[in-house]
Amino acid sequence: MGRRPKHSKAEFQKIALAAAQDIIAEHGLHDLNVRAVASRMGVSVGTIYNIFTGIEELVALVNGETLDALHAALSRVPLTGRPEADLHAVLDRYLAFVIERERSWNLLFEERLPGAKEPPAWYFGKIARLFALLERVLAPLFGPGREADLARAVRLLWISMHGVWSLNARGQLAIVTDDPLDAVARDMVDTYLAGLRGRAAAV
Amino acid sequence: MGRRPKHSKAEFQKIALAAAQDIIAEHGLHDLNVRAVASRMGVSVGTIYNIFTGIEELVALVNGETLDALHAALSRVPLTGRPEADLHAVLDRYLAFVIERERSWNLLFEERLPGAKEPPAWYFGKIARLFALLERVLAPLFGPGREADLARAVRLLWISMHGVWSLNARGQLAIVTDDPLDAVARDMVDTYLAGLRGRAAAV
DNA sequence: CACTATAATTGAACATTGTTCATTGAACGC
DNA sequence: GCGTTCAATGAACAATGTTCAATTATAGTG
Repeated sequence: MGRRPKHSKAEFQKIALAAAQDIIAEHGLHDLNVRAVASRMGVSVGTIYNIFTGIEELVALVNGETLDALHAALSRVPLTGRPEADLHAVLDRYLAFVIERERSWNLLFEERLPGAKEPPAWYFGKIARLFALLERVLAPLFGPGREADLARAVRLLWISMHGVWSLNARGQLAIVTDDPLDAVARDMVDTYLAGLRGRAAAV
Repeated sequence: MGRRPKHSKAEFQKIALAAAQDIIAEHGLHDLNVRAVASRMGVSVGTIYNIFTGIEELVALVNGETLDALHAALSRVPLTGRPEADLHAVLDRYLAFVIERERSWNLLFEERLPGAKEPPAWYFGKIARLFALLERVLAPLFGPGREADLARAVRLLWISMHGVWSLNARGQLAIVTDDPLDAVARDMVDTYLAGLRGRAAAV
């Protein structure tokens, strides 16, 4: 047989992931690129392409960790069963997370390459887990047999918040409003909750 | 004195703008770059930098035209004074616009360069004009003396819709929901309207 | 131990962007 | 004509992602 790899592919990916996180923490998203990661790992650029199909895959892994960390943070929020209170509590934790890990959070909203490929399947799973968490919070607003409405409502909320995050990530939130990030987010959640109540009552 | 320019700067910018629009229409956003624009104009890349400070400025001009066209389209919607009906009518026109001019519309949500500079002042003006239009639609929901609430409500709506557009622009809307663009947009507007009614009633 | 086959690793090179700037040459005043 | 000026040029640079022939370290073999 041939030359043995120093590390398995999975080990190497972990090392690369750590290197990427370090770069983001120390220098920001701007300096996250193939050469920087390779150099910090002490390997050549070619090795990165031995481990990953391309930079997108590494970015996806970093984003995966971010989604995991978010899910973990939100999971720790104690729920009372009252949707309004719970959603506000979750939002507060959410906001703290976004502010605390601003850089890696914003990586979620960066498009690194023009040829946008679909993220890997496990990526959807992590997002689905966040949806599930929100569904648990909002479930009391929806009676049994209305799971489809619940699912749609959660996704609407997610999309709205995506608007907030993505504008904020590009520093464009200030173009639209003078309110700070947290005020906008809270306002949005409040309007949204009022809307759910209203539409639920109407149905 | 010295050599006379063939076209004034403003004329040149118009020509460049037309070239950019042609490229977008024929080949898509992906192929919009300095060399393509220069080549289509029959000038060298250097000339582009004589006219613009960089590609961002040209992109901003294209986006300016898009915002103008959107405003013109929405202005043509006849208003009845009933916020729900009017907002739905505006949304329909909005959706038609987004679908019809998909490519240039999506340029609004592309970040071309890492060093994100603030857009020029006139850009804000065009967005403000759209806000004003929406404020006119929603004004009846807010009594006099509640202009601040009205302004904030319009901006919330805008940010929510931004979430829809920006996910859609990156082909990521399907990751979040199975519903098509127009269904999501309509659903969002409905929830939002219900929320406004609810919060207005509460205040 | 020497040798070879094998496969991981390398890094120079390519492609594609945006951007700069010394050079060129056309048009104007004299 | 002629020199001056300055728009126009395009080669060159920088920074990315990506490829792949060459290298090299290791495992197996005699």
